[in-house]
Amino acid sequence: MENARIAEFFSRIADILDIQGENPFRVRSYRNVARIIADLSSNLAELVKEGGDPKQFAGIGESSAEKVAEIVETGRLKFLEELEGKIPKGLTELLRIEGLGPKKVKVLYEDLGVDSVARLEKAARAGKLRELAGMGAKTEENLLKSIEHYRRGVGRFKLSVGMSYAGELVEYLSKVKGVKQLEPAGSLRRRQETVGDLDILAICSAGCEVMDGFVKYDGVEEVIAKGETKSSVRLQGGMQVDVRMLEEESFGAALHYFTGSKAHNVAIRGRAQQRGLKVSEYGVFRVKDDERVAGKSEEEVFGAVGLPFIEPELRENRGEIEAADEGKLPELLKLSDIRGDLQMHTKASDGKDSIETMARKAKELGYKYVAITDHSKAVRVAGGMDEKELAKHLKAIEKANEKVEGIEILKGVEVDILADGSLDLADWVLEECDVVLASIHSRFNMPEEEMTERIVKGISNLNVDIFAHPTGRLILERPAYEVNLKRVFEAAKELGVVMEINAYPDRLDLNDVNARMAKDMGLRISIDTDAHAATQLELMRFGVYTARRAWLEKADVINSYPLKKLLKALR
DNA sequence: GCCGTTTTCGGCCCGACTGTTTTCAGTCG
Repeated sequence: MENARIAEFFSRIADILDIQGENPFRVRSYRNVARIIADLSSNLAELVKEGGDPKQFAGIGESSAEKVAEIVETGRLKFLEELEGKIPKGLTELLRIEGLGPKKVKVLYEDLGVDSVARLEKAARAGKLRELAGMGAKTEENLLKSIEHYRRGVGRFKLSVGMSYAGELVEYLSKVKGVKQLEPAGSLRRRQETVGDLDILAICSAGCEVMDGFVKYDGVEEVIAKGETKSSVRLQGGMQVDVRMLEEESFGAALHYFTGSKAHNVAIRGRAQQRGLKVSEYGVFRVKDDERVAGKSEEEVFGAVGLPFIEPELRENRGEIEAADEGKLPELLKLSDIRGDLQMHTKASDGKDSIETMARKAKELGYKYVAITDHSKAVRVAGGMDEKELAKHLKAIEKANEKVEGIEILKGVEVDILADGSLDLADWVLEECDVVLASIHSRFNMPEEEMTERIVKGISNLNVDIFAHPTGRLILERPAYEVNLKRVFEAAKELGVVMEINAYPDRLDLNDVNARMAKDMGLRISIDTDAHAATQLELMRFGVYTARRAWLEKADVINSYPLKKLLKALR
């Protein structure tokens, strides 16, 4: 069972208890457990089956450990089923509506019988909500807007999309009177694979008009809030943006605070508390006399709680604070460490550019080598090649390699693993290649067991060097296929097969959590763009972001190696 | 519900903005 599915049980408990008005700390505790489980870099169900104890993870106690055991064993949880019997099903869905929290949901249900989004809309349109304590006409209006937003299903955006929105907005705001410095924070700065909204920090001089300028931005569809130091808008397309104005002396504290994650911040604050300190977005203060001890830079803030600087990509409370405390933070991979790209396509299959164009662009990026890896015949829509065509193509690669100076062009292929686990091309032609990537492009919806067998069989072919986009997911579009990754990793470790982080922004596959599990199991990683045009070679940075979120260092990533060492790392 | 170089009980992160109030509760991040 996936960690996400186990986590879901705890989230649902938290939602229901929240609406029932249960002790907020108990509710938080359940939410905390859900998050911890979802973030684990190993499979919890397997760990439990092997006799492991969930209590080893801080935040999971006796009660939750028992619940995990029941879920793993039976696939159900009595406690949750009892809770669900007490309130209508639609009630927890109401919590997803912006502006509605547990207190209002409870009142709406008890006083008006509202138990679904549809009924909420009806009640709001009929002007019934204003009869309730603490609600008025404005509340009705706002909730109707929120319902519309919710129905449109606009929630999260790919990181690449968020970065382009942020870039344009920063460009615009930098021209507003009095704006001295702008810094996007939030999940964007942590390079999370999707972002829900944008947080932009602004340092201003006196008489700054940043808030007025912001709400007048061309792309603004709706102003949600406008204050002196904080405003929120929704852009056309649905993305919410918050801008905060702050003083230079609290910039570091604010940057840290608004970069999050929330879980990281809570942990840092707890740590501060033990030291008699209080952390807010304005700085770090001594509790006894309110004396400010840090705030100008993030280094200062971390220093005040006895820690070295922690890179934004690590701030998920997934062990980074403990590692920092023990001086064991990883030295994260940098984009400038990358010396080559091992997956790209040319006109020979579904790419737009020639071998030579791809190689020259790679050279421009400072790379020492690339692998040309077009599709095999099973991927018909992409113009995949059969053995004869590939053999000819490999000759063309050799020629290009002679022609383009200063970069090594490796002969490669991305060969399909067919439904029965065999490879789409015969061994004789695979043996001619320097780099063979194996991957899956068909029959995604197999049962887990079958898919796992298929993959293990596929990568067992001695010609396979790298398993490409290992889970097949497309962010926000298509879920990963069912596969027991742990078993795939164990087999790959045994066989010496490298796992890929596909850097294409729609894929980022492996993701951060899985890549970290691969590292922990002793596997090595190749970060490849999967470029289908020369300009897409620049997408490497997204793969590096994911690698950094997975705690990867230079030694973990084979395409940071010099050519000779790389060739040794391949089979 | 979780946790413990003050603790097995009594705490648990902190502040801005809104809408409804007339001093504040609810929500959000």
